[in-house]
Amino acid sequence: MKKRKRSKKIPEVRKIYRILESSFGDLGWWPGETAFEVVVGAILTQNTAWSNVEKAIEALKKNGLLNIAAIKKERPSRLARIIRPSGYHRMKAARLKYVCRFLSKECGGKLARLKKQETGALRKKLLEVNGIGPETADSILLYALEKPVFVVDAYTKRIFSRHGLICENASYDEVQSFVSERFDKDVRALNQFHALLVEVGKRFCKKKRGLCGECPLGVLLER
DNA sequence: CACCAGGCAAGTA
DNA sequence: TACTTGCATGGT
Repeated sequence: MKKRKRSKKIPEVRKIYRILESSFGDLGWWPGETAFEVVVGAILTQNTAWSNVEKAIEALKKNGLLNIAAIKKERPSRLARIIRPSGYHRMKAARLKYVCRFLSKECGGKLARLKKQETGALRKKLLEVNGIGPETADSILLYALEKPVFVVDAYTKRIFSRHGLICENASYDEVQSFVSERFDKDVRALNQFHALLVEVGKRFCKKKRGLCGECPLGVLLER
């Protein structure tokens, strides 16, 4: 009696990925011309629509502030005013400064050098920075530093719990482990997967009501 | 008008 | 450990 019981079965997680991939195709996620721009976006998009983040990043560019040295030097109130469209602007201005200080200290502002660090150790350091929580840390690791990490967000939790794969009050780390153990450690696929989950979540898995007949996953019931 | 967005930190019990 | 609250703008 071997314990091979479900060896042929495709794990639900991969199945979800395939369905989403075939419905939405390649989303080419996280627009950003440089790794640093991705880091900035990761901070600015906290609990904020990406369309608002774009305005803030454009404003930073226009003012020559999309680099570490300039952000460190800029007056907090002016930095906040420039990123205002992204919401929580006073807080995020401070967070940008914390991140820049960290980057200077950790790698002299050279993100290519940061990439060489071991993922687990780096994640721990990122989490020590005020303003960087688990999702922001993982977004930076995956999208800016190209580390094979699965990023969990509110949609991910909602989708997996409504499909009965995790319990709805699972912690960040629990959700991440669940998926990581059932999915490829591949940067491109992980990038796509998070993007796909957000995309399908935006369309069919809102907070209050979830139903939409057109959802490719088909199972996003009303609660 | 209500509700939401690619969260996090700090405070309280 | 497990809640609660403040942070803020722009879109539907």
